This record gives sequence, structure tokens and C-alpha cells, in this order.
Amino acid sequence: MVQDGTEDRVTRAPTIKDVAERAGVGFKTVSRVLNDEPNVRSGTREKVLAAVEELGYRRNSIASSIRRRNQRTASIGLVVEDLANPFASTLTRIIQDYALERSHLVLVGSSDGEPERERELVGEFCSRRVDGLIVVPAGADQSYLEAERDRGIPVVFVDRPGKHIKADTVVSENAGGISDAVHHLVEAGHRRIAYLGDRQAVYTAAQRLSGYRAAIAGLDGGADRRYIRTGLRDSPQAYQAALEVFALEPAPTALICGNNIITIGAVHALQHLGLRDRIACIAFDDLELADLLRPALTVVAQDSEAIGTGAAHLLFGRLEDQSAPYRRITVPVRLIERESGKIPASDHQRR
Amino acid sequence: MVQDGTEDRVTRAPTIKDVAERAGVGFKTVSRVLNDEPNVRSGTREKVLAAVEELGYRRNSIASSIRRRNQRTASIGLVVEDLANPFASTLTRIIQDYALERSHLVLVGSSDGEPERERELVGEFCSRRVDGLIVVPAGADQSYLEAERDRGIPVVFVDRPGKHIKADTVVSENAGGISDAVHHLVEAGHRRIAYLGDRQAVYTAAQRLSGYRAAIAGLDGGADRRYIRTGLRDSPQAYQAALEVFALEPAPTALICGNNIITIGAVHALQHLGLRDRIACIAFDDLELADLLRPALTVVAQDSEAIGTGAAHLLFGRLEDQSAPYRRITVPVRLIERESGKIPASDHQRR
DNA sequence: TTGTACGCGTTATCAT
DNA sequence: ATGATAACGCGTACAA
Repeated sequence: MVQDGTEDRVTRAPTIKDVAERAGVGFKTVSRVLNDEPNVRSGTREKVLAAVEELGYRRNSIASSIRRRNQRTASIGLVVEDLANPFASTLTRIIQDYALERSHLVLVGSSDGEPERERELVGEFCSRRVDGLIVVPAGADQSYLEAERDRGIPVVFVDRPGKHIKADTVVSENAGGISDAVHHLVEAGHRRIAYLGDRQAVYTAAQRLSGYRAAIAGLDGGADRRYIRTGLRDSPQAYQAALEVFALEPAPTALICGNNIITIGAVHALQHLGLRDRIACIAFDDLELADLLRPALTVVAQDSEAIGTGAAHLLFGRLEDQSAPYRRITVPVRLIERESGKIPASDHQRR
Repeated sequence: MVQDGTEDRVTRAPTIKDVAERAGVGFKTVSRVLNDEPNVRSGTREKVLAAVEELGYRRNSIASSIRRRNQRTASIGLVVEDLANPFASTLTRIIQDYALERSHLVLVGSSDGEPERERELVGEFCSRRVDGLIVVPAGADQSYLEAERDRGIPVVFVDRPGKHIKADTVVSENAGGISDAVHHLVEAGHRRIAYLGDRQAVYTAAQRLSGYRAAIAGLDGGADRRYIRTGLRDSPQAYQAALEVFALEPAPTALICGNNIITIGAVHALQHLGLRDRIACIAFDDLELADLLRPALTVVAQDSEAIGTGAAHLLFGRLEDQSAPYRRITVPVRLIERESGKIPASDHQRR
């Protein structure tokens, strides 16, 4: 019998006491060596390091952190909406790198936009005593985070502001980006510009729609309400909405997609209608293959890296100085002109 | 002065002792309630739960785990190559969901394919006493993980097997997928099929190339060595290699791309050469917009969800039974027939 | 320069 | 059913 049937680890992980015994010193000396404290003779240090090596000792940083002065665990929690989404994964990657450079680790979770899942994740993170939280808020109320914040766990909101709570925040210039898109289309001669967006309860969706409305309002005719479709939660819904919008009379000559999920549904619809070459289209959020589409997809790209870096920066800044005033960073977006945004208005209206 | 200038938290997080005092019971009773242990009168339980609520108590699970019988922290570590890559982020998402269902959290890190970063991440994870590790191995030697494994920290390798160590493993059916791709192209009349791949040191790249070689060897002519380009680490390199391959005489009539980074470079090259409609192309790994390209991109899709679920399943299984024999799961891939793989061989060779 | 006593928040053991 | 006390692995203060 190689196994004894119990769950116990075959070899217990060595502690500083094991190392001390092996090195023939007191365990406090080991601790001193590991923490680079002064007052260790270099010969002793060598012995200790040798023992560490032989035993394959690894500091138990969870035991360490319960005793440390500031109780810090050198880990942060990150709640995104869906890690499988390119925006979220890029964000996570950036934050992780930023954290790792400072020897911090990142716990990640996807809320799927469900408030209960967000709270569950935050709860688990806090119970593991993360030093800080970066949250893409899902629910309609983040006031529950005030308790954590008051206990010295800073919170940074990303992509959308938290509700009913003051905290550092990083958002994209949503409205401005969509306005730019409208103006770009207007320059190409478009006046009938449709807009497909997510539920208005989602902050970014509301912001983007308001950008659309503001830009359209500046035009002579103003907006045709029928061209605006919101509440689109997934690609199939966007597909359907696009079909309906382009069945209108008169049909729009251009289309703006409020996020990348919607873009996928909408472009499929245009494809189905045989309109991809005739309808101008601008999408919010860049996509990996956007420039290989025909026509190449014009997009309003978010600067995910600046967003991630900004969030991490705010968080680590606050870890050092709790008393600084809350900041809100608005990260510019960039209109990447490719082909689909330059398709001219093909009908008689404006020629 | 609202702030006192020190780093101390404004309010110390409440402990079970605070809860006990508030509820007027001994702190062990609180512990019993929190852990659903028997022998607590329901009235007492109510009092305790009320106190928990009022104080906003959150279990300090790091203190808890240092004392627990099995020392489990209910967290696992995941090392991927690059979280910003869709394959990695999907994998992470799946593993996270699997873990969260079991109240486990996931620490994630990107190795960038660098062995030192892999070791650094694993080290940090182990020092935080994760219960298990899921690793997409980067380095040429994972034997360093044996120490952890022997201490009862199971390791599961994903995407590639770890080297110089036995452990549970989940991989894709790389060679078979590429063979399928070759056969699909052969059926469309192709004989001159180029292959663009990553460095041979990368397990998946080697596997995929061997699948290509095996399938090509079965044909009459066999392979033209000049059609095989490996060592491609990024899109620009793939772009360049594709340009060179299609400058050959006779030029290939079809192309297989070994991963999605290469696909992006290669399709750009075909675009540049004006060959996108004439050269058949099959890519390993699906991409978000692949079906919206023109021609729609035929791909060999990995089942990232099955891979993730498989890895998590193996890990949690081993958490419960260390003694089971090591398993290796090979997840089937799927050829998604779209348009680019059906482009016929356009020249005289085989008509 | 080195070692000892104590405490962190929790779970485990044993008594009541 | 409840509580007192030990123990976990480590850092801190202080003694040696």
C-alpha cells in the first residue's frame, strides 16, 4: 500500500521551525533572514538559506499576514462582468501585470452582470482579506461596499461608477466616442443613422445613447425615434433589432453599434440582408479581426490598457494614502477610421 | 482632522469575539454557528446571526485556514500564457465558474511563456497556500512542481503536458485537428498546402505540425519542405512568412495557420496580395468574427469549455482523492466548415 | 547576535 | 448545549 487512505498530505509543508532545526538556529533567526532584517551573522545567514533550499521551504504568507503590522495580504480582488469578453480579459491582464510588479496577486471573478454574484464574489474576496477591490459594478447599489471601505479596503470602480457610494472611478469617454461616430457618419453624408444599444440600466449603454442623442440633436432633422433600439442583451437580439430597423421606411443609411456583442449580431444581420457594403457602420469597442472584415470595420476603440493601468494606479495609490480625495478618471476613446464608416449615404436624401 | 495620518484602518474588522460579546455568548459558540456545527440552541443561533448582521462580520478565512485540519484555503492558482488571449480567457472563465460553484476562488497569472514568470507565479501561489494548481506550462521543465505535489498540492497541466513530471493533463487533439484540415483541403482539390506554425519548442506547435506532416505524407507527392514555415512568434512574423511562401514557384494553393496569432498575420498577408478569395485557408482556433470574414474563415475549433471543465474536474477530483492514477484527457477538436476551406484549387495542377 | 514570550483570529479538544 | 484552553505558523517586543 503506497497510500494510507487518509487525506493527509504526504509531507507536511516545512515551517520556519523546521528550517531552524535543520540549520541549528532559533526560529526567530530564520525569520530575520527571510525578512532581510539586520543583525544576522553572514555565516548564520548562509546556513539558514541552505536549510531553506534543502527543505524546499516556502513562506506561509497567509500565516504571515495575520500577524503582520498592517494585516496586508498582498492580494487584490477583481470583479468583472465576463472574463471571456475581450474587454474584461485585457483589463484583467493589465491589472495583473501592474499588481505582480508590486508582488501582489489578483483574485478574479465574473459577475455575469448579476448583483448577487457580484456580492458573493466581493464577500469571498473580503473574507480572504484582499487589500483592495477593483469592481466593474453590476448591481444597482454598491453601498454595501462602504463597510469594507471604512475598514480600509479601498474600492475602485471601472467602466461604470458604483452607485450610492463614493469611490475612485475609471470610465471611458462613452458619450464623446459615440458623438464622434455620429459626426464621422454625418461627414460621409448620412442623416438617417440607426443606433443599437444595451439596456439603459447599464451605465455605459445610457452614456453612449446620450452621446448619440446629443450629436443627432445638433442636426437639422433631429432623430427618428424608430431608429433607436435599446435593451439588446445579446447578439441574437441585436440581429433581430437590426433586421427590424432596416425594414423601416425610409431605412437608415448608417448604423452605430453600442457594444461588441451587438456588433456581432448586427453585422450578421447586414450580411443576411446583403447590405454590408451599402450601410455605413461604426462599432463601439474594437474587435480582433475588425480590420480584416470587408469592409473593414470602423470602430470607437476603448483604451483598455489605460483603463486598467488607471484603475490599478488609483488602487495602489489609495493603499498608500487613504486620505486622498476620490478621483474619477475619464479615459479618451479613439475613432479608428477604417472602411465601414466611410461608406457614403447611397440614397437620394442628401446628394 | 478627519484622518489621523496613520495607515491604520479606521474601523478594525470585527472578529468572532466581537460577535460573541455582542450576542452575549462565548466565542466558540459563534464559531459553531458559522461552521454549521451541531449543538447550538436555535435561539442562541438567532442571536449570533443577528450580531453578525449588525456588525457586518466577515469570517477571516485566512486565519481560519491556518488552523483548519486540512489547511485548505479554498483557492486555486491558475497560470496561463496570456490572459488577453481569447483561449486563455475562456479557459479561465470556465475554471472560475467551476471553482466558484464549490466556493473556491481563483488566483490567475500570465506567464507570457517565460519560465521564470511561471515559477514566480507558482511560487506566489504556493506561498499563499492554494489548494491546487492549474498550469499551462511555459518552461522546459516542471519538475520543480514535484515538491508541491508531494506536499499534497495537486497540479493539472492544460494545453500542454508538463515536462519531467507526472501529473493530470488535459490537451487538445492537435495533430488530429490539423490532419482533418489537410484532408478537408485535399478534398477541395488542393495538393500544395502551406503550413505556418509557432516554434517547435511549443508542444502544441510540434503536435500540430506532426499532424500536418502525417496527413501530407499520405498524399502522392508528399510535402514540399518550402511550404512549411515554423518559429513564428507573432503576427508580423506570420505576415512576412506568408508573403514569402506565396512568392514561391509554384505557389501553394492552400494555407493552414497553426494558431490564431498566426492567422491574423497570414490573412493580412493574403489581403495584401489580393489572394483572400483565391487561396484556401484553414485556421487552428476559432476567432470571434471568423464567420463574418469574406470568405468566412474555416477553422479547427478547440473546445475550450471542455478543456477548462476537464482541468477543473481533474483538479477537484484529486483534491478529494490524492491516490488516483494520473489521467490524461485529450479533448476532440472540431472542424467548422465555412467558406475559406472550400475554395477550390484554382490552378492546372489537379483539374 | 540570538532566543523567548506573546498575540493574531480561527478551529480543535475536552471539560462542564 | 456551551465555554475554557490549546494550537496553527508566523511577526513583534523585549530579554539574554
